Amino acid sequence: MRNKELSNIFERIADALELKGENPFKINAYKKASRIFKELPEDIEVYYKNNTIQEIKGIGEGIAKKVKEYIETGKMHKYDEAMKGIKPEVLEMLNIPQLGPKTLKIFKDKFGVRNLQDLEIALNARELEEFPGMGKKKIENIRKGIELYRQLKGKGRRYLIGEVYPIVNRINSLLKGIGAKHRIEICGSFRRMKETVGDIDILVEGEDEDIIKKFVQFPLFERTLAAGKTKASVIEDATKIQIDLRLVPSISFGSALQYFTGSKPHNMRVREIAKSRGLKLNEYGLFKGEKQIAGTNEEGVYNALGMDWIPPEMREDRGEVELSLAHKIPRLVETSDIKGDLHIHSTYSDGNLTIEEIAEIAREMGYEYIGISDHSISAKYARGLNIETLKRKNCEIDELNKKFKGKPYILKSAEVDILSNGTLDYPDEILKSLDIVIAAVHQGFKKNVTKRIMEAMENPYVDIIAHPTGRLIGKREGYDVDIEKVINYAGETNTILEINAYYERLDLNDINARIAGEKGVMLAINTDTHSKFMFNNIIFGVGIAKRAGLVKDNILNTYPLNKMLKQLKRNG
DNA sequence: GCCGTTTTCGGCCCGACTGTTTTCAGTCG
Repeated sequence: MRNKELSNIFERIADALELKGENPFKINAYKKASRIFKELPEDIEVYYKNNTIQEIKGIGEGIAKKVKEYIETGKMHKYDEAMKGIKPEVLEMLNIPQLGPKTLKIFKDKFGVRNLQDLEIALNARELEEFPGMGKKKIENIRKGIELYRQLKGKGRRYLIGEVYPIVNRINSLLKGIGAKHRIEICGSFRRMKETVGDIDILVEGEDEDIIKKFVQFPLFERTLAAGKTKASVIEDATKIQIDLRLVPSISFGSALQYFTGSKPHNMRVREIAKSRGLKLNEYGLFKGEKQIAGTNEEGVYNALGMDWIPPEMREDRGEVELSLAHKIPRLVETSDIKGDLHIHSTYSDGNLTIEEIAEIAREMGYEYIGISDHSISAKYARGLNIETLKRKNCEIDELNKKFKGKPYILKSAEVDILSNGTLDYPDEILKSLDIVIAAVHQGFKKNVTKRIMEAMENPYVDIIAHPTGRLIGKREGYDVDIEKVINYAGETNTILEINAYYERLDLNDINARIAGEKGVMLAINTDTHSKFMFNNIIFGVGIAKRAGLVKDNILNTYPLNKMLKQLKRNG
């Protein structure tokens, strides 16, 4: 799979050309190519073999040729040419906030800056201020940018959506406290439920500039980057995440929401459509000449373009624009469709809630059923259950089921390890005695993982594979696993794959979940809960499912209890 | 470099904020 390599190469070409002051549209074409290869679900070599590289939208003759060259020779002439005279350290400096390609070029060409140390020296040079366009404040802003860059490892730093969630809640209530009475919406990648978020974009309906003034005074901010009449940018103290707030009049709120939700590629497509119909779309509305024809709400904007409203999670230019034009946007799965959580740990292993406490929380949440899936023998680090303890636990579940009278119904389950040697951590007769079994890799991440998972799927009592790739976002790459093979084999063996909703996992991710859905593989959205507050992580898993374009029927735990159990291969 | 129900050439999304300007360039999203 060389998709990622190609994505990186084209990104660096784009950066290098930017520094050289090339035609911005050409640069954009390379950036677009970089994104396309990053998100392409299929291996580029398949396109190469079928001679269909150029059929990918956004890839034309020029880039197709370069891709071919790279696949055949392992080199790309254009890349070498673009990088000529540019050190990687210089490209890296493009990640410094307030320092764009134009300014960096000046430092590079006029001051011989080749790395961050050089840059800091140059910033102190007396003759700098005499340069046209270089003033005291600009220099100071670049200094601040460097400071921020050091703290954040560059503006490319992204935050887990689950980390950002509490900050967003806090700001939301603070805004209500200062009299933001009308619509308040968080847009951007947060609204699209991306697994990571680069910054927080907030829209507030209204025209009272006092809101901006009060907003920048919130105690949780470290500094204000900008504050004008309609827009403010601040840095949050604890995380250093940037938060942008925009004040938008009612008449434009829908178009602003559409605009600031993105994604950028999605918006560009929608604007193209507007333009092709002789209309103009911006954050203030949809216009025919001078006349505004939509903008107070999002639906109105899409409808006026002959499109159906598109759920934010789908807005990545991955085919949703076409679906919308054809009025074929599906009704995606919602958190309210979830009837139970099938991956929960109790105090029997490494959870910190008793089964009874779990059942009470589940009842409050309105769940119909829960699966208590504690770890198996070999998971020593997580106090995995031996067979005797597992039996005792099952007796307790029987008792509690009498007590709770099926509200919720408690399922006997286990998260059973797929051992390094490929066998399962409990014998078949134990697996058979449970209601539902989840199998997972927790050891031997590089040892025949694909084969081991496939063997586990052959077991008639393995119903679900938990976190199938094992990645931890920003922390761990994941198993050495051929996930496409696993997805295909799940289809053949009628095994369910998990979308693990814990925000550090989100595994399967959106792209793999989409592939699974397209192949008719059933998925289960589970939280892997270990403590009370983790139940709420279900929203992140549902977000991934929506990003994958999945509907209720794709998701095992949207079915009522009996129908859900019938989906399991042990019962089919 | 990509792309085409106005085009195979001439467009390419569009605006806010800042700073250094006196009409605009750079950066950002």
